[in-house]
Amino acid sequence: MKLATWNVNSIKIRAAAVAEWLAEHQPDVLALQEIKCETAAFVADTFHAAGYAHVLPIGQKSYNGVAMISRRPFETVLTALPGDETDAQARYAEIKINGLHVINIYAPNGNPVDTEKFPYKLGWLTRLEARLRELMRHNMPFVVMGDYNIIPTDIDCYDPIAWQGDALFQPESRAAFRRMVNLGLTDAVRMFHPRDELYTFWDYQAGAWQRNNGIRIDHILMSPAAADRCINAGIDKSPRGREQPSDHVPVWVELR
DNA sequence: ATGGTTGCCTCGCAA
Repeated sequence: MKLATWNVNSIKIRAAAVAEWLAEHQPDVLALQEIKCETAAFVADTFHAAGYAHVLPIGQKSYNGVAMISRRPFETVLTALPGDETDAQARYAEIKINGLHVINIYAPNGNPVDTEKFPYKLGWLTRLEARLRELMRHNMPFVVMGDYNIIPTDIDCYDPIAWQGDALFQPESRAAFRRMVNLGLTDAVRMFHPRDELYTFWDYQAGAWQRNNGIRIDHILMSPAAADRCINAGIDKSPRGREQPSDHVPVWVELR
């Protein structure tokens, strides 16, 4: 079973690129972030044609938005992150397929750190941790994949000094990531590439891609039972070099 | 280098 995640930065602009990637890599489930459209505006036809009959878009106007694309049917478990009924931002989807909970997240960016955006980010991550705790407590196997907007360690960015002061690099953000890992979760990519210089995002500005000035902020965390089934994981950086790319690239994991 | 680029569909915001 192959699972993948990709922040596409607008599905309207990137639908053809996503369909192309699906045809090349044939994941069972693809989790998208930043679809940047309302739920009803999500055009599923392109994915149906590519062999993905089952989609779950969770959108809002202009910003954010996540979607699940699957070859096979799934059960929808949650369409919002629990813990705050007033939070209307489309950042969370949880489905169940073959007994496995597959969670799609678009964590808040949190910049600038001296605004209300940063505490919103930290609060959102605390709510995510609570949900994962709940799944652990019930011994439910799960995978959490998406844009965490967190650079977990110094080796996950090209230039740590340049990221000082950024919400993605703050000690509180990293601590939130560590708390989730410390529940007993495994970082799928680091399982197979423990010290490699690997990135999932390169800014559109200042020739970041050409200079490989990237950061690793898209992650796949696995519960113990899911990690036991994990046979490979990686990052496909090739889409970043194509025409009109997203600033993020796909991350994938294979479970037996 | 307080710059630079992309996508939203605004007369800037978010990333």
